[in-house]
Amino acid sequence: MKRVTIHDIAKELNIAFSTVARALNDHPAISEATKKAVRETAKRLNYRQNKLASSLRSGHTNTIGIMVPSLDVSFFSSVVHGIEKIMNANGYSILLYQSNEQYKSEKNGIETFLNSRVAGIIASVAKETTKFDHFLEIKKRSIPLLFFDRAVDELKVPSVTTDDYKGGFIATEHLIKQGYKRIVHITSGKNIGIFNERLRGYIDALKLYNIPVDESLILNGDFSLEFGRQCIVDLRQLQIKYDAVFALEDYTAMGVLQQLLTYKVRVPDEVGVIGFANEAFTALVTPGLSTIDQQTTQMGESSAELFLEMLKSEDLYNNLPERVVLDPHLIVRSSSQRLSAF
Amino acid sequence: MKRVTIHDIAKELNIAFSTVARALNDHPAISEATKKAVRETAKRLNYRQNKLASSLRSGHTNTIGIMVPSLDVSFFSSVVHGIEKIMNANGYSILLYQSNEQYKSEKNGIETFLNSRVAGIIASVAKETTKFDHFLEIKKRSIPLLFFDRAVDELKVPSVTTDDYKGGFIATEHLIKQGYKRIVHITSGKNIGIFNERLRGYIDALKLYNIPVDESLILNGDFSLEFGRQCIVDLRQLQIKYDAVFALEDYTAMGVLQQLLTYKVRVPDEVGVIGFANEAFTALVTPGLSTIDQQTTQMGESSAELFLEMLKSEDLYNNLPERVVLDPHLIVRSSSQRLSAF
DNA sequence: TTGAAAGCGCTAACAA
DNA sequence: TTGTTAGCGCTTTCAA
Repeated sequence: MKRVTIHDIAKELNIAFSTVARALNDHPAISEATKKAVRETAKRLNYRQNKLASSLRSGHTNTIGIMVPSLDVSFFSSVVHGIEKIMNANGYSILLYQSNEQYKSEKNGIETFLNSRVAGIIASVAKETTKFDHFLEIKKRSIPLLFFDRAVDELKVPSVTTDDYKGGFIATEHLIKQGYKRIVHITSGKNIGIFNERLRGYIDALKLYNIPVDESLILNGDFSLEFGRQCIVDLRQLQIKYDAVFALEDYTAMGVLQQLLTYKVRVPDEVGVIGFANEAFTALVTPGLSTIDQQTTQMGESSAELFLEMLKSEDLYNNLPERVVLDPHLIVRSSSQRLSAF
Repeated sequence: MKRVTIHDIAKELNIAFSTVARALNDHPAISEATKKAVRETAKRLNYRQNKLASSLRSGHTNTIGIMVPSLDVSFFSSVVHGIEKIMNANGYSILLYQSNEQYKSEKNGIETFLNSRVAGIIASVAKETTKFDHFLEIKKRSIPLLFFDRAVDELKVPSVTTDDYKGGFIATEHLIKQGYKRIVHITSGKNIGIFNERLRGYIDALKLYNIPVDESLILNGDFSLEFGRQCIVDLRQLQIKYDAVFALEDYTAMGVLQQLLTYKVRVPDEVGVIGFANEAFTALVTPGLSTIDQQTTQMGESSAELFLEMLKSEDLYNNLPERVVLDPHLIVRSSSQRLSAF
């Protein structure tokens, strides 16, 4: 199939190729008659605009880059789902990259984005990343950059995040109100402060309710289902007493839950459990896993909308970056709802 | 930040810009000394190749389009995860589109892919799609097209799918071997034959074990958690007796499970349940949901690998399309494992 | 080993 | 309302 260009259409109609271009772009100066003829011929010849040429010449693309750690985490795929939907509806295409939590991969992806002359980049930072030169370069080139969830504060870039402090607070407060006294918190030093915020919320909630902060109840490490199980095993081995666990995210909480069930510990009667993120599975497991909803739909939509504004704005990085902070919602399910509370 | 081009580098070094281009592309005819100088200057000036220009001139991109129904379904996001990983490692970028199960959206996406001059397209067809003109055009343009999971047989295009017939068969056989006699199957006329294959497997398994095929036990409709619940409600209303349900996919099976639990029906003692797809949540719910694993990782990798071959091949659509059919694996969990079987 | 020159398909300024 | 022309940044042929 031979490539059809505007020149072919022009030849067919005996008009200038620039007229064809204008007609196809619905330029106001072109007569309806010409437009009609052009469109018909285009259709007949099966013409397709070459976006490469158009973008090269005009100097802008309608492609945006999205960088996420992994689509295998439903939180991210869900946000990407939302972003794609809206950007798509606004005429943008999505170039997708997964960092798989690696700095190197993230950097490569960003470079490809830049080489592809994307109109902007939306990113959530990899677990491993501690240097931000690649993100800085985006900014230097005045290309819109927006972080969601895992943002880098020091870069002074717009972001859409959850109020993690509040999330940590309300999760802990909920456990306290259910009568739990010795609340374990699993946290991780990794990753851009969001886990620190959740930890801060946990501590402040305890303080507010005059519950002493016991360092032995704060477990610092990784996050994964496996790590959650391990925490429960460790607590037992160390003979540390506790009656609730607030895990930094749902997979870890699920590991906690599973290991507790393995030990025949009654949840929520003996030990209450709450996670963070409202992953799809939390509503489906038994007992249902209490969690903090991060409004992934809202996050995707807000990200896309804020980003659309950025794409329009002129002096992008001159005024202070806009920070959208979404309200976390407490989702109470069986894993933390003591019957005695009624 | 001014855009740096090969001309700037050439000026800086007092050589021809075409020499710079060759040096950057590691052309064998260029001396090491020149290459070194060019690379250094490029780095110093913060040069980035403009892929648009390069692709426009050379006539090929290293971008491929991936079209999926929705990233909110873990099966798809997981396969995309796998494809992206491998294509990425092979120097390809991913343009992503979600059809959200709509024909119109799918068609639009494919058009954008074509306009963007993607090197090839990997797709899984939308629920709603019954006309395939958009896919046909890809083929007409001799652009590599590969289907995964939801393929369109009549288009004679390479595909990577699960052996759905076998999946349906082993799911049903498993239920039979667990002693279930009146096995409901929920199916859907929608979607490219895969559900028909599962249905065929179901029927043949029943026949093999001399269990009469009862039309009243075959429920044809949609697929969703809600629909699964509805089926159980309907069966009760119609007073149809059954002791097991094989649902066409996991969300539907989950709906079945939930509604059975709502009715206080004991699973798996009174009724056994099995789904299809091995969605992430199936391992985490209680009782664990038996299912058929479709090897998403394998599917992603196989798709990417087969696709890489297609990208290299010359006479793409002249020989018969390669069809990779992956073996489904039976995953037995509590929802279909009768204690009495031990 | 390097340079000169053409041109990929389009947009947009200028001219008619 | 339409045509002419230049040129986006690169690849690639031909010549030196």
